[in-house]
Amino acid sequence: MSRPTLKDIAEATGYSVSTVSRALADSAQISERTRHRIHEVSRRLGYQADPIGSLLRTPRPRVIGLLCVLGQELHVVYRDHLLAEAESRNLRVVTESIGPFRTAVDAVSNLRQLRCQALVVIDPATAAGADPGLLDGAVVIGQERGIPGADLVTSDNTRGMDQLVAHLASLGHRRLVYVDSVPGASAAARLRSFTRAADHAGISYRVVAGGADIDAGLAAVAPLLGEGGPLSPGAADRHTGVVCYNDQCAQGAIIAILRAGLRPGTDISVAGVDNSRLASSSAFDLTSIDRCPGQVARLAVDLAEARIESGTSSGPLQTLTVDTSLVARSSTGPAPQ
Amino acid sequence: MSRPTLKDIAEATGYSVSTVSRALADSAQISERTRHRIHEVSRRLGYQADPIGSLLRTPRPRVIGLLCVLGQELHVVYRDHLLAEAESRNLRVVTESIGPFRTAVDAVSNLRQLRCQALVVIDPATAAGADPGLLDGAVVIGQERGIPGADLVTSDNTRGMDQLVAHLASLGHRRLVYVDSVPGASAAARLRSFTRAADHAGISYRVVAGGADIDAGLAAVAPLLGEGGPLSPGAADRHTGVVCYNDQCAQGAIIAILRAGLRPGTDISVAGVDNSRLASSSAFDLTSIDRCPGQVARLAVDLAEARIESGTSSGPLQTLTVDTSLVARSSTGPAPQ
DNA sequence: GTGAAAGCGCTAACAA
DNA sequence: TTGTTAGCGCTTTCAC
Repeated sequence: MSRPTLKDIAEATGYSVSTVSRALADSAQISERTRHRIHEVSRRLGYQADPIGSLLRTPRPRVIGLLCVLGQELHVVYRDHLLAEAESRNLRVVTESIGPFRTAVDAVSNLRQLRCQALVVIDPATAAGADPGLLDGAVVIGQERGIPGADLVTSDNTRGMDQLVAHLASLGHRRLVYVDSVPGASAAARLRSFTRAADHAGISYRVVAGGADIDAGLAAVAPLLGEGGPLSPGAADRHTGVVCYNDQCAQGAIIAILRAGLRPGTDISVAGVDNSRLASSSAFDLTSIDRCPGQVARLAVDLAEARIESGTSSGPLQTLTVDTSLVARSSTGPAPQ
Repeated sequence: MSRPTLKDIAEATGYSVSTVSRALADSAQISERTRHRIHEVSRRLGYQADPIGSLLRTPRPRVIGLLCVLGQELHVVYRDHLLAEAESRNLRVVTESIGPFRTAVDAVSNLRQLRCQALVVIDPATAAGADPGLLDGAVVIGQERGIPGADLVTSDNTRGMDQLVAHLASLGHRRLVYVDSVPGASAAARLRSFTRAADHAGISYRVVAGGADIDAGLAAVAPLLGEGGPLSPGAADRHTGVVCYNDQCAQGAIIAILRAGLRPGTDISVAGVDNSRLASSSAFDLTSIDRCPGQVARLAVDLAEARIESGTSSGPLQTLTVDTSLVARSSTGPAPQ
């Protein structure tokens, strides 16, 4: 036989289909005995509810749509956590990824079609250009409020940056370079946290334009390493550390430093943000700021669930904040004399 | 109003629901006029078939399940292509990703639950340990036949490796190091292609144990760079190039070379396999072998579609092969004297 | 060519 | 506490 249905269980137990349905949903109005018996038979037959059937019937099914960019490692990490968290609360997640063959508009329309009652969007910069209103009522992860009509779960860089700057200061660094990203809410927020922390710690710094990928980091740092550049060992105002917008940018910085014949962590310290997989590789062993994706995911599911239960569009917009924290590795070390 | 249904179109046109359904499915038994009229109204109302409804009713819905590891960049690339290809043939794809919170068994059971009529598995090494028989009747991408009961779409490394070795030979390289991966079908196949090509070109080589990630590449190559090592410039039997199992491994090799104070592409040439995103970054600019994921995806969808149409389990197992090809970049250059 | 009706697997309003 | 009935949106007989 193919997969057993409610009907099969009903026949096996002698109860009606609806009773079986209620029993398996742990409805309060079913007697303990029946409930037990039905559960048992269901287990014995290997019953698994067919989501298609219930989706079709349920007015507000517990389905969260996730819009992300699977090409970005951090998004995949968030997704893993989101799925685990959602599953533990009996919520489904359906994922759409923006990519070379999929626009944000297509993705969202697909999600709506699949009856998603709430929408979680990771880092909507990619999607923002599209339709204003496209992401209304969504739960946004990862930025300052870029989407006016959406809830927000954001990382507060303050704590992580404070820890990072304190860490560098305690290692004797007095002058740092900050590699910024392209203009945007996210870049502005991180830069602000950095300058605040540096000012506070009495560290002087220099901000240079960079970007969010490895090439940008390379291009930003390479010129600073040349004769007389602020990162060159012989410079009068020698800067001994580089803090980057994110890990990928920091990887570019490390490559630049290596190419210049210098040693990251010894001649120049480098740090990033995101605590990505490559950061923990021994090849880079990059000091980074962790954004606690597990916690972020949990809060995002909280908000999404609330929206599902309250009928998606109502209620005042919320902003939840998750603290970041430093993960120190060997890419940062004592400042050279 | 919420999304229009067949019923809405039926009422708007005066036809019955069944006629509308048939017309939109371009059934032959509907008159040209009606068909046109119904299509037009449907467009005007912005009708989109609800997949849940049709899924529920259709005995063998055109749904492909995809099992992959979204944490791996190449898998995401394959997935993008698979989705595009499937969509163009009116096939749905539902993705499950093996990850920290999801085992292969769970993933497959989820896919079956969603009525997938065919299963595409990318690089099943991760899933293989599970159940023998779990992946019976699947279409496997990317290895030698690891799964006995499955169709296979594989990359033939021959052409790419031949091109790579010829490329290196023409640059004057006579002795190469090959960094192998952990034992397995995939590693064996690539090594074989390499040795064949090298033997053929009269290139001598040395094989060292490595792995599939950046740390493995670093760990494998670093020791060879020391005083008297085969990659050190002063060695009597100096090896001037490194061919790696994949791009990530090659990145580790490049880091090792940079750390040793040497220049990739000048002092030592490095090449990888996969033509990943990082390979094309200016930071690595890595010569690599492209596996034509678009073409692989197309063939995989071909096989999956055939399985759907023929009732999933019948027919002899097929193996389709896609040629690889060289992408030369600056990580390979003339052999030093 | 078209319509009426049944039913995919499930849930929920209403009865009992 | 349980059963009956209706119906989610769709496809597919079976009639006409």
